[in-house]
Amino acid sequence: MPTSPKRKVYHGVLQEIREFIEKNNLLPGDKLPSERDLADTLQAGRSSVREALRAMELLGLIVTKQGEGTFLSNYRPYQTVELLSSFILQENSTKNDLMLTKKVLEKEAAKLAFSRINEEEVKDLKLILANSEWKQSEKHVAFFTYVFERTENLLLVKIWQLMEDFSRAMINIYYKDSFYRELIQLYITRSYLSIEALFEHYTTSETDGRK
Amino acid sequence: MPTSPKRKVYHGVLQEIREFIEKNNLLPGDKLPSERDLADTLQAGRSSVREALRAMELLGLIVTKQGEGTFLSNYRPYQTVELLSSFILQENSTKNDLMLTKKVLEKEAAKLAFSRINEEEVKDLKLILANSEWKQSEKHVAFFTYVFERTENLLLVKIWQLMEDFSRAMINIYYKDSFYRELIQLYITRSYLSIEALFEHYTTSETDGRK
DNA sequence: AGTTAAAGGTGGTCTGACCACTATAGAACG
DNA sequence: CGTTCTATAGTGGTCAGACCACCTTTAACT
Repeated sequence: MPTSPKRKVYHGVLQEIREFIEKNNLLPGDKLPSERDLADTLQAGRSSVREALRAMELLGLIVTKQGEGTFLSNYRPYQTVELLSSFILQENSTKNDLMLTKKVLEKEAAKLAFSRINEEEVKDLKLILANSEWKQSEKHVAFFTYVFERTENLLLVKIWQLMEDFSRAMINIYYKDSFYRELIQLYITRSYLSIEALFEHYTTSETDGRK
Repeated sequence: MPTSPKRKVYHGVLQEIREFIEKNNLLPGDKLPSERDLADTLQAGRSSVREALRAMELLGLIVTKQGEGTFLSNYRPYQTVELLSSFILQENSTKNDLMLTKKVLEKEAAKLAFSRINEEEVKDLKLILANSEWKQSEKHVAFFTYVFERTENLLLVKIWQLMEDFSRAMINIYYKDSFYRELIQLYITRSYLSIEALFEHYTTSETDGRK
């Protein structure tokens, strides 16, 4: 029996839209034809067109505004990463994996922020720690949220936030109080190389396989 | 005027499916409820359910077989990558975020694998490098896939794979040939502390993503 | 018991019908 | 003339129902 490919309609629609964008040289912000137009032009049902568009929207390739239309968007993988990560996180993470991965990200963020953080911002970090209104776990989140923002790496921020959200559902993870103070101290004394050691010192536990 | 969030139905369906998977502890290969069942259970139209499923399919999270059903898949985002690569506008900021995040993960994996890797496995790494059938970029993937498996941290593996797939859609990233050799050497000589320096040395300034 | 045909379940697709929202043309007003 | 308001048309959002193609299961037949 000849196994014809038999691609689904929405795949074809996807391809057509792609070609349309290329042919008309559409740029982010430009408007796509309406769903009804596309369905008519491509000789497909509107529902099939929508399946393709919805998938594109979920990936962040387009944005839709009710009553206005569908617009090409400036693609960034962050949205996709966020979506996929949410599945990855729920499906296979053990507590240990999660804690260790989170630690790794926090450590690297601390190092990346090193060269980008100034005295004024170090003061902000101190203020976070001094805020007695917050619980320890809240301080941890606020502290590292600030640090991660300094890395100027939106992708890193997104991944960490997801893991933070997820881990909070299972357990509150934070370091000893002195840890944060010492990290600030390293920022002040410009001791980049000690950051790695600081993390190792405060987190060597059963989760870390290294000997 | 109260601006209600007004999330679209297919977003809700997506979340419900995610929760269903978690609650029932579904594993790759397991069957999801039929589209009609889902529509009925979630009180949504079948077309809305399909929009969510189609998006998941495009992401490679599920596979659908006509006449049989919808099944949870072992996440392999190749299809996504292929699709996205034709839409992606290569933004430098995005690329930099990706490359840096990937590097961080690879470095930490290399360190985590340190204590878990034995002589036999070091030999395997050498074999990967020696395989002349592969392109450099393929060697990179094979090499680090092996390293990541040694970390015994499934979450780390998944996140790295995600980064790897995305970066591959934009640009092939790998290190100089000598980098891999030197890393192996560090495994042999048990020089844990030099791993960090090795990565810093080979990845300072611009990243080399040559073909 | 083995084979075959019918029935039911599932995804794939289309159509038509509403709804909610937005932009716009044209009427009404000052 | 210009402004404001309003009816209308266009757009995405959603649903229900109807087929089709395909697969599995069941039942009937030999």
